[in-house]
Amino acid sequence: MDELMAQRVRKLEELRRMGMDPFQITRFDRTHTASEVHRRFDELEGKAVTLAGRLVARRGHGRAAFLDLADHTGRIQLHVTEDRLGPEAYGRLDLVDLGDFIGVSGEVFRTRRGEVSIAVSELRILSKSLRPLPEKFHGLRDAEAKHRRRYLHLIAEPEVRDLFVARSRMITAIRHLLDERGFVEVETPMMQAIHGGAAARPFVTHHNALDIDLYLRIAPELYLKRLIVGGFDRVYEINRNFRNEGMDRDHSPEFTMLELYQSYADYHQIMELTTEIIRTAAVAVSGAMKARFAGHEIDLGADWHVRTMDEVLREFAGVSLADLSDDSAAKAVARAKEVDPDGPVTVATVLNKVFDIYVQPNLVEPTYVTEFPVAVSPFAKRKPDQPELTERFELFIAGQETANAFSELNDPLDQRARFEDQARQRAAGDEEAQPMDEDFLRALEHGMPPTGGLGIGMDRLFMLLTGTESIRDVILFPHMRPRAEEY
RNA sequence: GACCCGGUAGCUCAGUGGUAGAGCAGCGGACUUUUAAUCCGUUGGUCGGAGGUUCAAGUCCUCCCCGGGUCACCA
Repeated sequence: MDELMAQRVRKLEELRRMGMDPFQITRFDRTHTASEVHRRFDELEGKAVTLAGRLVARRGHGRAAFLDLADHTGRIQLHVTEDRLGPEAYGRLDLVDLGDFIGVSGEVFRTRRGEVSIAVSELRILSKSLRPLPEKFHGLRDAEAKHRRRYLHLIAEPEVRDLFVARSRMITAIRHLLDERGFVEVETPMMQAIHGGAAARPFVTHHNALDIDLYLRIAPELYLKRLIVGGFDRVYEINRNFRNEGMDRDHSPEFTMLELYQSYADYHQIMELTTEIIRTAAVAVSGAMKARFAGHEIDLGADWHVRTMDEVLREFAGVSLADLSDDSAAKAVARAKEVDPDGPVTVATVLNKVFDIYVQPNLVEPTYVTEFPVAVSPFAKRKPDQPELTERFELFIAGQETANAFSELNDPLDQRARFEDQARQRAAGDEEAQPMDEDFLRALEHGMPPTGGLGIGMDRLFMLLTGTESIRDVILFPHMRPRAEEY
């Protein structure tokens, strides 16, 4: 390693001696990109173009050579000859290494073998690469290296960059859709004194000036609803949530969430909006209303199913909500279905477990599951005719939970009772039960209009739309345990 | 957290107890239409770390570190 770097440093020093220090260059004006030259060859043939990029391959032939230049759009072949550059400039190519950034000017032509190329008349080294790049043919195979050194992964596999561009396009398309619908994008606290809005353990940090502990948010929900109280009609936020849980193929400690709240809308209207958001996202990603995941190909253009929690429980688990009337009934169900919730055995934990194991994997075509019990829905409004159930849905596609929404509970007295119930579950050992939030209750006490709310995990949605099996592959810099050599 | 698999040259990988290897990259040389260019020569290694067994350890044993997978936990 030291030797390979030392060789390159020597070449850099040689360039500096000749007054051609590549690191002094601040600007280089390009006329075209690599893909433009390919696409518009017919009109560019014989014309002069100027491009810049990274040198990624070299095939020498004595007094001539072929170089491959890669920019953000693709690759283009360069043809350099001693005749055209002159012996001095041609000799200087010895100081250029694979990985260096170069700028070239020359005429567009096509080689005998049909390769669109540039006959280089001028070449400048724009920046030097002091470390060797991964091998050209096999690229970077080591999954650890791909995630730890994403810059190398991106160099070795340009398709990876395309994937992240698609992710960006997806989120932009969702923003446009929501902006068109009168939603206002807002930013609410990432650091919160009380963490609420979801069931998860938080990260804790410390504010020195205030000398208080703060939690990284597990959800923005309770702040976004305060904005509805304050008079915003429709708000959304697309940003990071943090959850201090295990990491695996579909859990990252920080992940990107869309949450939106729409005044005077119920969960049926939110359902329609959800379908629209996901179809819009799909088109932005692939140009088609398609999702693929875990071997499933899903047509998002077909009708989506709507089924109640009770229906799907009966069909796939042979259990009805009536069988889960209280905690002792839940214990019996847990025994009968051989599920073993970690921690306390309650209606909430048994229902979650039975659903996860027996029901969820069967929900392959887009399916809205509605009417969740109050016990698992601390912020959802009750159904007027069945007060033990809520106006809530979750959307499942390819067995993956894709969205969660409800008519928001705006009755402050009921909300206080739900918090108190959560406090009891917390006391019973459920670390993820909601902590009481007096200020949020106070906001509701001032009055919140009827409101529909929605959450969609952006990472998982993107995985679903692209068939990506690991969340680490849709996050540019996934968290990893630091290695000593990185300090 | 448990179990399984992996960690050898810059990169991709061989090497199951007896002198650490190959391809690519690099370096030197030949070559003015190649594209995984070709041909000749050649440099490069704390074999993830620490102990142990053995005359001898990349290889066997123990512990540890890092990653991947499965399960558990979790939206």
